[in-house]
Amino acid sequence: MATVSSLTSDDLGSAAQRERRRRILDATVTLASKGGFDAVQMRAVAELADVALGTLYRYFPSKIHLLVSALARQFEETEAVLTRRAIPGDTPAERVGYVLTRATRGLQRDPHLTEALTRAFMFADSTVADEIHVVGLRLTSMLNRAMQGEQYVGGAEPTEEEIAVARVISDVWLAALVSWVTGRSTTDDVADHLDTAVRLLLR
Amino acid sequence: MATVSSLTSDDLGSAAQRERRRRILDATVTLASKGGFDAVQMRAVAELADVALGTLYRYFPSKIHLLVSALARQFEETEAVLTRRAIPGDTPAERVGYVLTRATRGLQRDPHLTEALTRAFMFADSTVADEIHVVGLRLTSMLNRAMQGEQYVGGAEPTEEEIAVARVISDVWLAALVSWVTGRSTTDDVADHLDTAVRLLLR
DNA sequence: TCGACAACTGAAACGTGTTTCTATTATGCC
DNA sequence: GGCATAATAGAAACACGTTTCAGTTGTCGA
Repeated sequence: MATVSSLTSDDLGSAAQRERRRRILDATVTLASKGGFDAVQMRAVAELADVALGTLYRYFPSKIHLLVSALARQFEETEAVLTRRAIPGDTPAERVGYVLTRATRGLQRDPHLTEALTRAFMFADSTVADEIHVVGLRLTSMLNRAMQGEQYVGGAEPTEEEIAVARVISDVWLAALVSWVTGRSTTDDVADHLDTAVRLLLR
Repeated sequence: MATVSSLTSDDLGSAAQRERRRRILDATVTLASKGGFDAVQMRAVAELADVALGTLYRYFPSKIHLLVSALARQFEETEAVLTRRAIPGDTPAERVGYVLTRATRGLQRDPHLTEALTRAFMFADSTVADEIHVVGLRLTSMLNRAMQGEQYVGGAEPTEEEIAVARVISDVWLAALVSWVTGRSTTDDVADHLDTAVRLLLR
C-alpha cells in the first residue's frame, strides 16, 4: 500500500529514526522562525537537520506535509501547557476568549513561524488530510475544554450547540490568522474581531 | 513608482488590451475548471490566451494575482445576477442563508475551479492586498444586502452589529470552503455548518 | 507620414520543490 | 559473525513559477 502520509513518531521503529524526525522538525521550525514560509527550503531543511534530501522526502512527502506536521507538534506543546492548569474565567465566553487571546499572542510573538505554518495549513490539499485532522482535533479539544471549564474535569460531553459554537469560533480564528499573516489586518484587529465573534456567539 | 498590482480593466487604455486581459482570465478559468490549481500553469495560460509569457506577467505579476483576479471577476458576475432581483426570505437569517446556499452551490458545481480560486485566495500574501480587497468588498456587500433585505434599496447603512455579523459569516464561509476543497468535509457538511452558523448569529 | 516610445513576442535561463537512481550504511535474523 | 533487506547519502535531473533580454510590432504626437 502506497502511503502519502508523513511518518509519525509512532511509525518509526528505532530511536535513531525518531531522533531524525525530531531534527527535521526542529530545523523546519528554526528556518520558518527566521524567514517564514519561503525560508523553509527543502535543501536547507535537509542540510540543517543533517539528513539527505531523499531522506527528508521519505519522512515528509512534501513541504506542506512537513510544515503541517510541525504545526501539529506546536499544537501539542500548547495543549500540554494549557492542560496543566484550569482555564480562568467564569463564563464559557471568558474562558474561550482567554484561550484564544493566549494562543494568538503566542503566535504573534513569532510572526515568521506563524506565517509559515498558517500558509501551509491553508494551502494543504486532500493529500494532507491526516496531518490536518490531527491539528483540527487539538484545536477543537482545546476550545471545548475552555467552554466547559471545571466541568470538563468531570468528563461531561459537550452539547451539540457547544460543538457548533466552537467550530464557528475556530473558523473565525483561522480567518483572522490568515488576514493577519497576509498583512491585511493588525494584531489589534485580530484581537478585536475575535472578541466580537465570541460576544456574538456566546451571549 | 513600481506597481505590484494586476492591471484592471480601467488601467488598460486600448480595446485590444482589455481584450487581451479578458482572454487571459478566460484561459485561466478554463484551465482551472478542467484541472484545478495545478492545471493553471503560466505557460499554458499564455498559450491558450495567445499571448507571450512575458505579457502575461505584465498583466498579472504572479499566478496568485492571476487567480485572485479571476475570482474577483467571478464574484462580479455573481453579484450582478444577485442584484437583479430581490433576495427571497422574510428574515435576515433566511435571506443570508439563501445567498450562501446559492453561492455555495454555484461553487460546488465546478469543484476544480473552486479549488483553484480558493487555494489562491488562501495563499495570497500582502502583495495581493488590492485584489483581495476587491473580493472582500463584494462579499460583504452581498451579505449586507441580504441581511437588510428590502430596506437595502432605501440605502440604509448597515449597523456596526450587522457588519460584524457579516464578517463572521464570511469567515465561516471561507473556512467551510477550505475544508471542502481539501476534502475534509462534504457538500452537505458545508451546507449544514453554514446553516448552523447563520442560526447562531442571526437569532 | 515619420519618429519615439511603449507593448509585445519568443526564447533562454534561474530558483526551488520534487523525483530518481546508484552506492553505501545500518538493522534484524540465522 | 555473516547475510538479506531496508534505510540513507549524494548527486543529478525534471517541472513549473519567475525573470531577463534582444528583436519586433503597435501607437501616438508632431
